[in-house]
Amino acid sequence: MGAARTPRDRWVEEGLRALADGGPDAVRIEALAKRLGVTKGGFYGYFADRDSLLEAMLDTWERESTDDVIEQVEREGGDPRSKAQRAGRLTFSDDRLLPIDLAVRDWARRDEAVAERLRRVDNRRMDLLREMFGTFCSDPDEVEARSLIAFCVAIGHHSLAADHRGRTRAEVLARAGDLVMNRTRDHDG
Amino acid sequence: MGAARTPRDRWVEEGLRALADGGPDAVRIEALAKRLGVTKGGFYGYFADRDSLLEAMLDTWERESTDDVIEQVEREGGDPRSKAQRAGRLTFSDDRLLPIDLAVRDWARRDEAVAERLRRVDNRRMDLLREMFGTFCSDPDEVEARSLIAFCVAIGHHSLAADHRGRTRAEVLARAGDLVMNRTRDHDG
DNA sequence: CAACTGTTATACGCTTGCGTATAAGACAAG
DNA sequence: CTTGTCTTATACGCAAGCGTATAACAGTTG
Repeated sequence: MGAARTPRDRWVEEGLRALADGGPDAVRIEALAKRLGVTKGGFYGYFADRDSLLEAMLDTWERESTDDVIEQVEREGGDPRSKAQRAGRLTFSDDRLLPIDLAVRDWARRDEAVAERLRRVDNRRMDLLREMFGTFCSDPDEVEARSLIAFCVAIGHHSLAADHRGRTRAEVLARAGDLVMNRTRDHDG
Repeated sequence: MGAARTPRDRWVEEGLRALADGGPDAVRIEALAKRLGVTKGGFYGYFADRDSLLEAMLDTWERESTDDVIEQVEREGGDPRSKAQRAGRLTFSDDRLLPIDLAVRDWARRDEAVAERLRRVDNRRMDLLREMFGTFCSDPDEVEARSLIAFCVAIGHHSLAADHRGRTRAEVLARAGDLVMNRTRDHDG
């Protein structure tokens, strides 16, 4: 039995890198093979065709973005606030997962099956945010609104190109985080 | 002098539609020609090559997204709040401009020249938000944070796939708008 | 070492898309 | 109606990229 120099997982991994760098159109089999130092010869032993690789990539991304992150967060425990913050860091501050996430988000606008996967992932992430805001906010409508704001800032600031008049993005984000996290005395004071 | 059935602007317009639908990779000259009911024969009379069309598309988008919108907003006048809201509607509720905006935003992550254009556009939009929040918020750091939040929600909610437990997206957005617009008594009360 | 099995390289046909060259067509001017 | 000019159609060469077929290769097993 000949040993596989380039197992199935490496094609998926390199495919995800290409997706992050250039979107789904950049996932080209011959280009991946070149980066892996082989030809496309072995590819079709693992995958029926290019679409089959894209499916496998999405499977991997969905698992890493939900089960893997949530398992890690639950294992370390803590209050809802630190759990949500840790989950956010694991996905949106990760050099590997963040660019994939942004690419999938754009992809989902053009592919209904991808949109459905993203919906599952985002719903699980929103649950963490709802739990967190629920600890200090009694109005469920406001919990939902704050969760939406937090999520939109977390993903949206990466596609916002504006400057901040001498401030760094991190500084403005920190202040924005304070605003979203603090209870407003209008509703709960 | 033969009359042009397919003037330069129509190529740009159809290119922007393709960009909105499928990203920059979907802007294919022969595909545009097919949609315009001609062949690519006339294309190279207006543009040196494909990149030249992409440049022209970005020129048009940048002008329509800034000068055209701001001119229209200033012409109708009003207080900063209604001006910012009108500008937001003109760009982010426009069936034509919104998908182009989202596509350009993704494109900018991979092309530095596009990122530079987007930076110019976003800076002008942020100026409108700063002006608005400045009318009822004295702390410039907080003005910046609220402007960031408002912008991120405006663009980010389009790529958020989550549901809202019986609420519509519009309802949650309305409540989020209230939260961002209302002064917090912590700082100004 | 010999045979077997799974992996990879190479070569092929096919399609799509870019950019060019050239011919055909349309319209205005004279 | 003829000429000239601008626009469009058609045909070509070229390069990528997909999927297939076949041959070479490398371990494993006996």
